[in-house]
Amino acid sequence: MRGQALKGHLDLLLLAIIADSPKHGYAVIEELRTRSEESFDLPEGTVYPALHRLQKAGFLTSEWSEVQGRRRRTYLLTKHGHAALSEQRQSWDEFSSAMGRVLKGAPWPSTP
Amino acid sequence: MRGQALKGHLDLLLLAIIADSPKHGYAVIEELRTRSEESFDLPEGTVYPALHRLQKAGFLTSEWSEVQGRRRRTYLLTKHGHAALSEQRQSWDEFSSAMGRVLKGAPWPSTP
DNA sequence: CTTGACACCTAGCAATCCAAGGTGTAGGTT
DNA sequence: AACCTACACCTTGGATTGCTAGGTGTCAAG
Repeated sequence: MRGQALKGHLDLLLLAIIADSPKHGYAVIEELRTRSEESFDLPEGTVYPALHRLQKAGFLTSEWSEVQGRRRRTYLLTKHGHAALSEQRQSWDEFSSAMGRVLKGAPWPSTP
Repeated sequence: MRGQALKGHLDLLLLAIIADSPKHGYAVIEELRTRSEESFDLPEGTVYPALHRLQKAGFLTSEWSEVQGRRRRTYLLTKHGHAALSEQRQSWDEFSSAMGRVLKGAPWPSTP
């Protein structure tokens, strides 16, 4: 249940999943759905272009293979991809903790 | 240090800050900077249009005033604004914990 | 032979953030 | 007098992004 609104952090998700083990697009979508416990149920039109973008940026490479008559494009991280991953992990941590600080509320108008 | 990339969650931040106490745009920017400990240093071109958007959506109302020769537009939450805030808080929680689950890594490939 | 899961793709829209410009006041410095 | 900085508001236009909506094709089950 739920779907949209993972604004801007998609790259991090994709890099993290593929870093754990190389995967093809369709499998990435499934993994994202199961790991997030159904929170992230991304349409193909979101994921495929994003993978292309990441490859074009030099973070992923891909290999074509054929499994039971279906062609697959399997992605894996480059060295730059690993660097980008740890960088984006870090900036996610900073971002989410900053969100936490803001959402917690003003400290001083109610301080006695 | 740092600035860009708070993708999509700006509305929540603005609603949360104004909910705590009504503020004008410039003050919102300052509050955002201090609460986040410099993580969020948003340009006016980001914040002002967002406030207009939120008002147009019925989440905020505004009042003009003049303080020492400077005109201010002070925003405060409507009933819908409060509803939107708690809704968006909730979906942020869900979002960030889903991010956490995904980033934590696959549970089964290393399970003995 | 149709449906559904698997597996890939693209074009084009809508939204969002931001850079870059603009206006004007008040208070200080030179 | 001229200038700068902080305060305080605004808009236009570009780039990026996520998704809708379409398309292709295979294989297995009904």
